[in-house]
Amino acid sequence: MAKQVLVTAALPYANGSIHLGHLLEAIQTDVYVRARRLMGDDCVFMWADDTHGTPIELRARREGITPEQLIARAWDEHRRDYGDFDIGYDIFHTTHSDETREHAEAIFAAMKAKGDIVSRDVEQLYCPKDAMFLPDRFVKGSCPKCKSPDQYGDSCEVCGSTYAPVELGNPHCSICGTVPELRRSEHLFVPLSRHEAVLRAWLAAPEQGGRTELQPAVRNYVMEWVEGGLRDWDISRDPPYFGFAIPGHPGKFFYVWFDAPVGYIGATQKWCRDVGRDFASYWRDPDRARTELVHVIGKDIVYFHCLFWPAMLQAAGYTTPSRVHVHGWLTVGGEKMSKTRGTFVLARTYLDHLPPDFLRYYFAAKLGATQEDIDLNLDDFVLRCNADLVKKAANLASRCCKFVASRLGGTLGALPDDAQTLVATARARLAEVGGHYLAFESAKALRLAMQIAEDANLYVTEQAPWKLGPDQAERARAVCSVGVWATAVIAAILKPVLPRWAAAVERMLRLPAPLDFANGGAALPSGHVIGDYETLAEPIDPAKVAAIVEASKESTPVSTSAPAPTPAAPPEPLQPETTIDDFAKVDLRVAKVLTAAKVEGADKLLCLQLDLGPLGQRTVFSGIAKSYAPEALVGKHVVVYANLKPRKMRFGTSEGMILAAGASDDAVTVLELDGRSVPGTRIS
RNA sequence: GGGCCCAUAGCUCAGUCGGUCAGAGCGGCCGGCUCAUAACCGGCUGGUCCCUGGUUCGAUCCCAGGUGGGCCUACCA
Repeated sequence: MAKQVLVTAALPYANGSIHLGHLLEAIQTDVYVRARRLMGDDCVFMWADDTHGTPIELRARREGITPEQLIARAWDEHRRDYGDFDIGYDIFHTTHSDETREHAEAIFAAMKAKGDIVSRDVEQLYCPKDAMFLPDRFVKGSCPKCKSPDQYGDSCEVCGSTYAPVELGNPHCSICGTVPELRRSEHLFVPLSRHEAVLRAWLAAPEQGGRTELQPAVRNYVMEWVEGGLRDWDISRDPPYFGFAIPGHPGKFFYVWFDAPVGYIGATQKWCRDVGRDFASYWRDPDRARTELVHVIGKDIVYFHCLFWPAMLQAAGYTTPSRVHVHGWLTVGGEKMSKTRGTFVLARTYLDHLPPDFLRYYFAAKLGATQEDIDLNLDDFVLRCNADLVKKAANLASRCCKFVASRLGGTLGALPDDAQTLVATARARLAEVGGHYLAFESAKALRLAMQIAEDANLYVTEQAPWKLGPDQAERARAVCSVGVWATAVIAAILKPVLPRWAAAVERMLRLPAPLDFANGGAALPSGHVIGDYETLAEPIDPAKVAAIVEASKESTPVSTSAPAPTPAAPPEPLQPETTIDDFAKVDLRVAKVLTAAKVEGADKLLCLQLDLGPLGQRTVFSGIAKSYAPEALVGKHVVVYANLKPRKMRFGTSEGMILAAGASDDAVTVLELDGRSVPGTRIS
């Protein structure tokens, strides 16, 4: 009896584009869902955009469009990006929908009826100019502890301390700069402590009778909060706020985190209506008699999914999650994704250069069940994909299928006796993969596939069918049939990760039925005729990866990826001490880059036309061509040494010098001022 | 400030309830082969298992402290 399984991935926020970090989760979830389907489970993937909240409101305002227009644009883009990565969701809905509203209101009403909603006044910073209460992130000021200026309202990025926005020194609205005032407002709260018993039961470890699958680290983490005492959760916001109005509370809106997870429910509701499935059996099954509910999330939102969410669902009589699977973050080159380094790669940018399969494989080959961060090492990415997929697996298929086609009439034979060990081992491995996928251990599953490829390649090489004479054609046929058979087994294992690959193998081997884990190990009948070889994967050209990085750079240092940290060059000794008078001789000015162009015949030089405001324009040559594309400099406000004696160069006269820092020619950073600076202004 | 997680060969990772546990794949080097997508096969190379103490007959694995990285710290999404 197939289980009814509902899987979700976190809802991407409609405020931005899909990037590689989103894809890590999407791919992990998709692989899980596809694997469960291959195991015969009735598994659906319910998904949506998360659309509400202050950032959406403000972004739309800034762009001069309505929030609805903004989220519609994101919705199209998100679905296209995920679709092109072969993410096989059943529905990609939106939290800004009647279905989500319906259930958010239902949950709220149920909680209110049980006394789970209370109200009280809150004092918050309010910007009179923008006419809105300011979320923590929208207030800036100096840190109350270390006095660092320009810190957000919740925590200091310099000293790490946390505090309330009202504690900030010299606070100002980060949108318009106005000094905010303190205002009172009524807010609605969920007293979470009322749900402590329910949460403890939901969080209980299996050995204590718990029935929620959580990674031990996650369980412990959440339990800390429970032990520390559950506080009330503020679920209302004041306008202007893009979201759902709270029924019975005029002028109040649901906090985005109240309705965001309800988007899982809304999506299911919509899908059930569209395809005629029974909604209640999914979400109105508090005992989970019929449904398994699995959420895949990043480690940043554990709090919402393992505390508020089960409490809400339980209180309102909905199905509670049977499993919350938490993954780590994606890093690129061992560091957080960075726009300047070009490692903040959008899904679309990747797709412009490479097929989705490689990224799907690489992520799946590194993902296990822990919350460790996953690193996308670009060199390793190329090496790993090429070695595993191309050299090992695709080549096995290629050499065997082509041999059978070109010399043996395309007809397979029976698997020979001397391959029985190999066959038995491969079947045992295939029998393991379902369990690995079910445990989110795709790395282990894929390793098994590669081991089969290694064994099969070795077997074929040792038996060397190409050395056999015409009288031994049947032996050659038998040997190659092992390779062809292994190709099918491998494709079955790869199928959740590389559906295109599996489909190609099914076609070219003319398999009688789509591959799955149960039938993948079956031998093809002797006499079975296979089709023409289809190319399963082409090697990645490292230049493509470099192009992705290049295209992802916002302010374009041209240098290659991770700018090889030059092994500790000896520090440059300080110059002799000077007085401020010496400094005064150096006249530094703000300059705006009007044009920039490579200099013909020079490797390192760019010719810049600078605007010094009232001081007119200057032509300056700068040796930064290896670090900056010319077009990346245009419009920037830079620092120019303006009273430097003009210098005749082979390519023209340079009337000044741009200030920049860098250990080598290809790792230069130009000093840059932000747009508020005025060209021509003296820098002191 | 508090808490949690991680740290093993050049790279990506396994592993040890403490006792041949120092491993795999990739890379590199050497050799073989030629059916195959310069692919495939073999051999070799390669690590103070982050550091310092402690417990123990014995620690990479347990404990304490430290260093480095990641995350959380509840009205940020």
